[in-house]
Amino acid sequence: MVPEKTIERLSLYRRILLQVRAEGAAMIFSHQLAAMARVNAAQVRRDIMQLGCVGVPNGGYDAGDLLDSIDEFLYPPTFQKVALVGVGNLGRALLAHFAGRWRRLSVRAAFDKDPAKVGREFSGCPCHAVEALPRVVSELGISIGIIATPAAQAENVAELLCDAGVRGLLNFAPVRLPGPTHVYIENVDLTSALDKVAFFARQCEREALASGAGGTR
Amino acid sequence: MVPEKTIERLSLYRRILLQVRAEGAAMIFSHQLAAMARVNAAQVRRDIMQLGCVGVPNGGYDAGDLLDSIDEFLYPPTFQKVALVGVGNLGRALLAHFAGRWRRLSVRAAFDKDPAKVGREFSGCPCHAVEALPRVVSELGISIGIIATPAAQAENVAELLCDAGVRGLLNFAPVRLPGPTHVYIENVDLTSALDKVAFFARQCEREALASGAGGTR
DNA sequence: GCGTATTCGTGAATCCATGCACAACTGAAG
DNA sequence: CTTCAGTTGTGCATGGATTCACGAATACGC
Repeated sequence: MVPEKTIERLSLYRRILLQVRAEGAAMIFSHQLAAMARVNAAQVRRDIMQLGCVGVPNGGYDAGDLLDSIDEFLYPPTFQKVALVGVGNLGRALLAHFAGRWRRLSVRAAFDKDPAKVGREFSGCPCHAVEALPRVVSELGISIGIIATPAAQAENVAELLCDAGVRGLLNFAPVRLPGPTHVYIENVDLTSALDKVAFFARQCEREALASGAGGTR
Repeated sequence: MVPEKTIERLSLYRRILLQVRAEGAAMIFSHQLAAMARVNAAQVRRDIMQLGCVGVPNGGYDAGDLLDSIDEFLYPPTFQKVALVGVGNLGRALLAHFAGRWRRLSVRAAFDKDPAKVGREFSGCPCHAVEALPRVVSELGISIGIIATPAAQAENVAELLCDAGVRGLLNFAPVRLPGPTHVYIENVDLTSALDKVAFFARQCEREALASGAGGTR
C-alpha cells in the first residue's frame, strides 16, 4: 500500500525536521525539505500526503505537526522490541549505532554462540546464548530480528527467529534470505554495496577523462 | 548503461558461484542460480547477458567461465584502493568486514580525528589524522571513499575526499550526500533500514492476524 | 536419424517510482 | 477589494526494472 521508498524518506525527513525544529523554524516548505533530503519537491509533497497531513498553500507545513504525524505514522503505539544475532564486529557496531536512537523501539536482546560473550552487556544490551533465543524472543515479545552472523549461520538463525514469532528481519549476512509469508525481510549487502561503488567509480573515472572535466587523477 | 541493480546482483552471483564451484559443480542453470539468489530466472539470464557471456540451451552455463566473466566485468584490471573515514564502532566493523575480501580492491587507509587512534592499525589498515587526508589519498591513488563519521562531519569529509580525487563514495552517515558530477555516491542509511523493517513488520503482523494465518504472537 | 523435453535469449507487457506541469488556493501588498 | 507572487495537491508522462511468454537451439534417449 505505502511505497517502501516513501517509508525510507519519511525516516530521513524526520531527522531533518528534528534539526530544523532545533534551529527554531516553525514552518517549512516542501522545496526546503526537498533540498535538504536531496529529492524532488513533488516527491516530498507526495510522501507527506501519505501521512494524511496537509499543508497550506503559500504557507508551507507546520514543522511540529509534520514531525508528530511522521512519528505517529512510522512508530507503533506500543513499544517495539528488537533482537540482534551475532555479536561480532558488525553486531557490536550496530548495537552502539542503534542504542537510544528511538523512543518506542529498542534492541533488547543480543545473541551469540561464543560463551565468552554470553552474560555480558554490549551497549546496554544483554547477550544470551543462541540456544536461549526461542525462549527469550518469545518471553520479551520481540518482533524484529537483526542478523549479523557469518553467511553460513544466517539461514538457520533466520528460521529460528521466524519460528519464535518475529515479523521483520534486517539481514546483514552476505546471502539473500528467503521470504516466508508474513515476515518482512530487508537485505543489506555491504559487499555488494562496495562492489557497486567501485564499479561506477571506474565508470565516472572514464567519463571524466573522456569529457576532459576532471579531478586530479 | 548497465543497471545498478544488475551490478549488485552480479556481486551476489559471484559469491554463490564461488560456493557452487567449491561443491564441484561445473555447469549451472539460470533457474538454479535464481533460486539461490532469490530472484527470477529471466533476471539472471538478462544479467548474464550484460557480461557478454553466453550459455548453451539445455546445457546451462559453465560455472568457471561465468565466474571469470563476472570477475573481469566487475573488477578493475589495475588495483583499486579505498579509504575509510571515521574509525568508530562502525568504521572498525567495516574495516574488519572488508579486510582481505577482494583480490584487486582493498581499504588502504583509514582516517580519524581522535589522536589516540592515529598511528595505530585497524584490521591491518593504518589510521592517519584527517589533516593528512588530501596528501595520503593523492599519494596512494585512492579512488573510493567510505564515510563512517557522525552526520555533522559527513558533508565536510565528502568534500575533502572529492577534492582529493576520489570517484566513488559509500556513505553510512545518516544524511543524504549531494552528488557532484563525476563522483558516484551510494548512501546506506542504517536508521532508515531499521525504521522500514519495523514499519512493515507491523504491517505483516496485522495481515497475519487478519488472515488468521499466523505465528505465535 | 528423429522426437522430445529442457533451457537460453529476448521482445513485449507490466509494474513501480520519479519528475513535470498546472489548477486551486492562500497570504500579503497596494 | 483586487492583484499577484508563491505554494500545495495531483493528473499525466516518463523511465527504469521486473516478469511473462515464446521462438530458437541443444542434449539425450531410442
